[in-house]
Amino acid sequence: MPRRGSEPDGRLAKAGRSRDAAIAFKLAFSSNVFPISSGVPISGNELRSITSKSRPRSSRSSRLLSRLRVANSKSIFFFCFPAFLIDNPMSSDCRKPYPFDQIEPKWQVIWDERQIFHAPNSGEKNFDSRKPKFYVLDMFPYPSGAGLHVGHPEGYTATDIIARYKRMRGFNVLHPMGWDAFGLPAEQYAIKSGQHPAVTTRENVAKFKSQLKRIGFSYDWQREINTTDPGYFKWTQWIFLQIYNSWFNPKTNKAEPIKTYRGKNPDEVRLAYVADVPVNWCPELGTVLANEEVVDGKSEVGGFPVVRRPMRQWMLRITAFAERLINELEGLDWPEGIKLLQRNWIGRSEGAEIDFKIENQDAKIRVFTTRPDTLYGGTFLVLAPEHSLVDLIVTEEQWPAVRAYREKTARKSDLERAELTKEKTGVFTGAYAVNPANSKKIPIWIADYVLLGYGTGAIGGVPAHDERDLEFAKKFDLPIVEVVQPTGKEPAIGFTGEGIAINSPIINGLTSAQAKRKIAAWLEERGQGKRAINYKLRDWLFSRQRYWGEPFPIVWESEADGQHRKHRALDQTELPVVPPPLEDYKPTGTGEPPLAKAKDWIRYSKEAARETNVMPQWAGSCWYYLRFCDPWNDKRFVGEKAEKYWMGGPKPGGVDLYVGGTEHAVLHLLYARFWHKVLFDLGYVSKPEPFQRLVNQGIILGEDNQKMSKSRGNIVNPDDVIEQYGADAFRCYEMFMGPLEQMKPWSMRGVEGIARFLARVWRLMMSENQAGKWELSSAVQDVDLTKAQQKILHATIKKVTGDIESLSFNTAISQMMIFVNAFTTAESIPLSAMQTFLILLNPFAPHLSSELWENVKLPGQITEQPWPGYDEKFLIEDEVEIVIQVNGKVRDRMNMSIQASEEELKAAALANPKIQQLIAGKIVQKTVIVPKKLVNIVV
RNA sequence: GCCGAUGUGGCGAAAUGGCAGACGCAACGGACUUAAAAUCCGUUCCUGCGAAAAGCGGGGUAUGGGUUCGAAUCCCAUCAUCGGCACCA
Repeated sequence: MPRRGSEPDGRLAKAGRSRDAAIAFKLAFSSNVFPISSGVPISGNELRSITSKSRPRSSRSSRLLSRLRVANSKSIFFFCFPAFLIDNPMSSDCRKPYPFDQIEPKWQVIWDERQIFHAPNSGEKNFDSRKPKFYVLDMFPYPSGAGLHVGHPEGYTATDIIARYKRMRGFNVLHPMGWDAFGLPAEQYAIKSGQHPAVTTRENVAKFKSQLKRIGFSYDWQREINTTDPGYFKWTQWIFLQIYNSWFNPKTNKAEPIKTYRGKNPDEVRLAYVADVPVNWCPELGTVLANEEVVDGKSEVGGFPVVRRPMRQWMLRITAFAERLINELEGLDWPEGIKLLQRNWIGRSEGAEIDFKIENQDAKIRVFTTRPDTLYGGTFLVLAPEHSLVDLIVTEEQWPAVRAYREKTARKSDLERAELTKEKTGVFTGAYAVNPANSKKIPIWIADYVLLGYGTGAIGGVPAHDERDLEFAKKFDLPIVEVVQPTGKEPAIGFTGEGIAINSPIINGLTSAQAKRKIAAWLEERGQGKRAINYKLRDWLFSRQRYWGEPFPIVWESEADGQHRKHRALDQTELPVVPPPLEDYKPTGTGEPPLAKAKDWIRYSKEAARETNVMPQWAGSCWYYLRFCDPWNDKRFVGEKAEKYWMGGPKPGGVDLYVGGTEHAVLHLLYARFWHKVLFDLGYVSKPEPFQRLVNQGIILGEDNQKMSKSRGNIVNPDDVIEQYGADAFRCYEMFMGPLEQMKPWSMRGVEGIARFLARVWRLMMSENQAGKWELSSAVQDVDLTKAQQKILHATIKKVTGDIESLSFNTAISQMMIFVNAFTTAESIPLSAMQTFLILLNPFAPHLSSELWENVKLPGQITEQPWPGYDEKFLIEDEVEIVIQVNGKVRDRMNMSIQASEEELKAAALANPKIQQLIAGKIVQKTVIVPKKLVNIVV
């Protein structure tokens, strides 16, 4: 069945008449409750379930319902032919509020053919260097098989309004779209069907693209990119090489080429390195999962158990940039909440590292603490069970217990380990350490509440002033020593706040802050410790045992001993490294990536084999905003000039507005910032940050106020909405629902309301003649505006302009409704006012406003018009209504001249008979006068 | 447990120190129509006095306090919902 708009020709003519029949056909076939071939009559209930997306009483579906009944009773073969072949005799009553089904495809074709939203780069034809640039970007989607849902176009509509608005304001606007197309679903599908992921991806992209085009977005499609395109991932691999070939120089606080490193082994400091790290291994799926793919200790897909297991993995040294990633948030116009989320994720904490001597051993145990001032209260040490020193220090008699505990811990998942919040567990190692502050002998334990991955993997237990240590000490009967005196009345034991140091000879009487500084200096002098900063952020696990991702541009070469292999980067001329074709995408089950099955591909040379891991899905999205600046470049990941222009400007971030969901608040946005900083340090890009202004759109819930999901059956498909109400109504409704950043439920009735508004705009200028054809209304005339019309027009210009700037699209639409309501009753419709109004409406409803612009035979294209300005003088009235309050309560109002002085206002208010009645016999204590607004009389 | 956001009619919301509920939905009434749809007009927070209408009054923005001439808006506490983090030393 041909979808409307899917064929280049003839779609305008065909679309209208058979539409309802087509809907009926589609509904009937899409529903399993309707046995078409058998011709069994259907019940009203079944019909209602077919059409239950809109309530049965809504006009369109009830008409549909009656049509279905008629068809069903009269001739069952109505459903046996493709509906578009049937010339439905009843289609004459198929009245749309306005002919959006003809207007919208028409303008989409015009925009496409004339390429009017193409933004030329400097040096190209039509590039106007006098205009300022504006880069407005959406988070590009993963083109899933399910197609677009109504959540996607929410942010996309917002950015489209901004893009269209900014063009009219005289900016060169970069507004591109692309596909984040590497990823698990296409690969899973390949495993099931044997269909190559590239094929699935191509199909899904085509579907997404046609859906987006149908909404009328003004993307520059010439700049479309796809992360799975070799012409794109060649440069993803190239950037990886830059990272691999760099190190972080702590002296300059920058990434530098590895050749500037003076140490012996550069492999120790590269920003991309190989390490054995514990990963989320899912035996059932036969693959490693990213942290975000693990929910409550189980795989997000399938709910299979996930275990921690050490594996050899590629890592990126993002932790080197932790400090800058925190500090440089400052200059960005991001929601404070998102900045906070990133800061918390990075988790910087200041403190000290302290060395504890082990009794009868040479080794020392280094612990990290944020409270060095509590050192005197340290009555035991705890090591993470996996800590490497455990083997060394554990005593003979404690060995069996320690080994058993370690085994038990290893078997636990992270979830189980965290679950045991109530009962602390642990085992004494038999060894003792010496507290450097008071030289006391303290026992060394191991416990799973100490994590190997944070700090040094060891802590000094200060039970008096740390909840966890207190719990542990109570359970195992360890001594508790108070060393901080609270300033309030609370008991000292269990007090974790700042107070006054006690029982601590060196720092007694000092505040916690002073004590921290003094004890750190004291330790430093004696070589027993130093100030230190720690981060929760870990290095980025960058390899995946999957097929559908970017292969690493790395080979492993045999060493002289024939045993060990050493990684080496490929030369940039050898890019792209394209994944081999595979028959079988299935995971091997051993943790070896599927690429290992491509034996020929792996063999790079006699001595060297290719890396078989692939990059995670984040890789492609880490730099796509850069590629959009210059997507055709085959010499460089982005041309220098193009990058400078589109990513330039006075602020630290390049993209002027970036809109997307909060789900990427941490990972994508952090990873992209990290890559950008590396490229910046190496001199490849001109700004330290990728995204200047960030806005998160809120989630759209189903009509039942629940999250949209297949299982709940409350998913709204944009195609269905556009089919019924048109793309302009869809766009406007998405914006009218409420504030962009807020979570809000969908309502089909609401869409209807917006469709009515757009139809009123249409009928304001168009009327239907005898023959049922739309023609320009005779009411539209070249007449002067009344004073009231002048005022409302300028108020509308002001409000819509301001609201677009602040992304308050819902109230902008409200104001346009007020405008239309006011003009609906007018006898003649002033052309000049409508001309201005159409420009204001254009970013929201581009098809409708373009068509009306053309119908009124206004000069040029609406998209080329300059944005209107407003004149404050039309907004000011001679008289204003002044509210009179008595003790803050409104008692009356009066009209006063705009020029009335405070004294005049006061006198008029006091003279008001109603007010006089109310204040009779009372003494006026005070009057508050707000010019042009109110008078408040206090008695 | 910690951090953050939010809380206003039957519903989506507006107002960010000055007339609470703009605009839209829904409901009800009216006009047009043979009828329906569509369209247009009107009404709709709660409550007291009045037979009713007009009119006059009281209360109301999660709850309880506070600041202010004046609070949905600012401050404190509590509750609820949503999101993030979660033994991070």
